[in-house]
Amino acid sequence: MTWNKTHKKNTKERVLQSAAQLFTQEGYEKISINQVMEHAQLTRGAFYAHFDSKSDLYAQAIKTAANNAHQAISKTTSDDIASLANHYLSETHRDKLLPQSCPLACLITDITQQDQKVKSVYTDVFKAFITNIDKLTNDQQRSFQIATLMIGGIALSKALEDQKLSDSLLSACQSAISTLANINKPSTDI
Amino acid sequence: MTWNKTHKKNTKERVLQSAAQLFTQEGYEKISINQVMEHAQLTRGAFYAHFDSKSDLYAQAIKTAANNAHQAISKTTSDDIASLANHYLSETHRDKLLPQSCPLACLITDITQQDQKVKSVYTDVFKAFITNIDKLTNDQQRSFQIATLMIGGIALSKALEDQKLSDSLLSACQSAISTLANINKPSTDI
DNA sequence: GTCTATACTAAGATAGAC
DNA sequence: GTCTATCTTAGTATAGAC
Repeated sequence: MTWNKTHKKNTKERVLQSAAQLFTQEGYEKISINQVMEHAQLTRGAFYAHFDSKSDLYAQAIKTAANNAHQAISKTTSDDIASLANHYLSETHRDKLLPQSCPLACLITDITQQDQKVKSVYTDVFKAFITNIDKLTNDQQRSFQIATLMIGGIALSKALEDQKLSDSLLSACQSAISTLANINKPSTDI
Repeated sequence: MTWNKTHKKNTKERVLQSAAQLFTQEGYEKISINQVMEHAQLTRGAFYAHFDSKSDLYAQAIKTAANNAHQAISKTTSDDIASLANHYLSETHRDKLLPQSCPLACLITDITQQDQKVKSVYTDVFKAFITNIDKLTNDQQRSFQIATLMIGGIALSKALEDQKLSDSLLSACQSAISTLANINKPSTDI
């Protein structure tokens, strides 16, 4: 790859990292192209050399954010479902202190209002999320249930103002996941 | 009450109903004051006779939307938790076909980005939601778990583009709620 | 590829007539 | 209390220099 191409790719990656972080924290509408570019230490005008539109950036940024979140949680957790859920449903994750929060949780509602392309990326990210849980449960229905408790639990806990309430919710979700994971599957074995 | 006061109250109520519906369907940023007023068959200028700001309207509209949703589901469901969950986690609710969708689900992410007052209303609505479930479960932790599966389930199912996937998710959540509701509580009885 | 400058649009909020 | 008209801000997107 020529120097120019490498340079362009690096710049684009920097913009994507900025966008991933800002969008997951603040949502699509609250963040302007200007903010993203400034965060990446560029000016507004340079934006359209890399992306077609704000929406285009959003779609790509969601993928980036998902990769970041996946890598972050992969490092800390072992290979059982309870441990995964406990790390995901943590107060740190709720309080935005993690540099890389999960876009599935932070952007649930946002997505409903976006165009097809964005929805499609979100759906793909969710499928990948389910696939990972499936490896631990070997039961797709359980995986859906656990995923909903994880994603919904963090999303709700972020929205609630009452911290005690929010804490109780997080721990209730952790407990539900343990419970569900330990129930024997209905006799689908052959 | 004088005619003027009654008239004003009616007008405000009409605006609130419009706002409740539009905001729950499209979110805070996607809906302008203009759209709300036009939907209520008024003009923009009349807005500030009733509300301090768009954010003020939003806070009050969430309460209105919650009342509507509560009344709607109260009519259709009986007094057991599985029936409630099945009505809530329905394809109709997901597909926006209900005139009155649940703001807790439709606006989860939206809320995180709003001011204190809005968050506070959302938290109150959530508490009322939990209280209602509590009447059926008599177990607060179970209620949190079930609420998360309901709210998170609808929110996720709305965001997913793949209908088959979304259908499976809804039914998985219904099933999880039945399972959790039927497990004997840990020995907290005296 | 990145910059500065600018066109264009939308929306929140206010003023003043009726 | 509701209207029309207007102010102001902010943000997407484009044009053109380097």
